Amino acid sequence: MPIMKTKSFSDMQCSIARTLDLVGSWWSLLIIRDAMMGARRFKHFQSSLGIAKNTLTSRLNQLVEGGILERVTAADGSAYDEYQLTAKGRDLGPIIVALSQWGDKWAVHPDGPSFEYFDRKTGEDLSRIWPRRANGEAMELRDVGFKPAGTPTPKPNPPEGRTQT
Amino acid sequence: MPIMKTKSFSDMQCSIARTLDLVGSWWSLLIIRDAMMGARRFKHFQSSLGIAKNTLTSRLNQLVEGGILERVTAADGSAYDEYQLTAKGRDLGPIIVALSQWGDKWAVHPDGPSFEYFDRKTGEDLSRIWPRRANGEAMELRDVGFKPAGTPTPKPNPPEGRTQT
DNA sequence: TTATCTGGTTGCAATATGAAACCAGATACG
DNA sequence: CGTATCTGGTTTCATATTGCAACCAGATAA
Repeated sequence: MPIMKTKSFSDMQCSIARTLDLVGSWWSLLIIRDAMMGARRFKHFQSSLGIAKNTLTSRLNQLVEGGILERVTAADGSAYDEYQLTAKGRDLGPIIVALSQWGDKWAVHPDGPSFEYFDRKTGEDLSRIWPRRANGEAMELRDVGFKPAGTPTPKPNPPEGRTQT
Repeated sequence: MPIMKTKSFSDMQCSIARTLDLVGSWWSLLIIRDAMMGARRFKHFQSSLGIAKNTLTSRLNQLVEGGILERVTAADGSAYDEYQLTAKGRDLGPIIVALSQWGDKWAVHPDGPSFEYFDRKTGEDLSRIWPRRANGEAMELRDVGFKPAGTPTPKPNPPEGRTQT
């Protein structure tokens, strides 16, 4: 038994819970952040994060098992394997950026944010990650509705939402 | 000392770490999800999540301290307080939706997702939460660049990224 | 060939979590 | 009223997770 949490979210049907089951451990998303920023080897993660080595071993194995990372033989000929994001892992990019943007707004460090995002094509800033309609128009949060899967969508365009401002 | 984690992310400068310090505990984001779906009282959270009561007490207090939730006297005249999302908490909506969409794609339950999102104005589905340029155009993930804050933006439009597909 | 680095593993101590029992005030019921 | 139940906790105990430090084998470096 590689990793046995007290209580797992993996049997819940909710996609949020199932996602957190894969990446919701304390260090997981920071490991993924580092991987997105180019970290590939054990020592990179360890020195960047200051995480205990046994915990890092655990988290890396869990992420590999979860299909977020994969172990590959080093490209530079080293005998040590490297950890590489899979397509599944790379697809977490928007979540990483969204977490970062939220922190920039609501939990910023006295010295300001430590890094920024930009568009490699143009060098410009990104817009805020935000729910949008199919046509790309940004939505107001109060317009984002939730419903149990398979149920009919409630009548559109209610005169006024009861959501507080 | 209300809550004392073994190791806190709150002194890190990284906005992702600082965000996770507030909402990265095991149950926090599921509590926030429930709050977004209308849960307001202790018993709602507890029965919906199956979380131990002492842990729920801890998490709720932590979220209140973090400014994500606030305790308000019940609107319906009950003597029991209710927990309500603050503006800061509501602003996590895009992250919740992004986690859910990722799970829908990569970690879906055999019975399918448990709920769906829609636009209250039109009843239509949302598009995928995704990084976009200032003009609203969706980006490819490989075009999302990271750089240390304050440093100059690397030369735009590199002929070909080395990012693997 | 010896010293150091890398990627771990193995205790051990501290902390967090879950389950269940317990409790005081609020509410419901007759 | 007066009792029974509900709500929102707290306390206690057992277990699980995490960090720290020591240790270790194979790879690398000099």
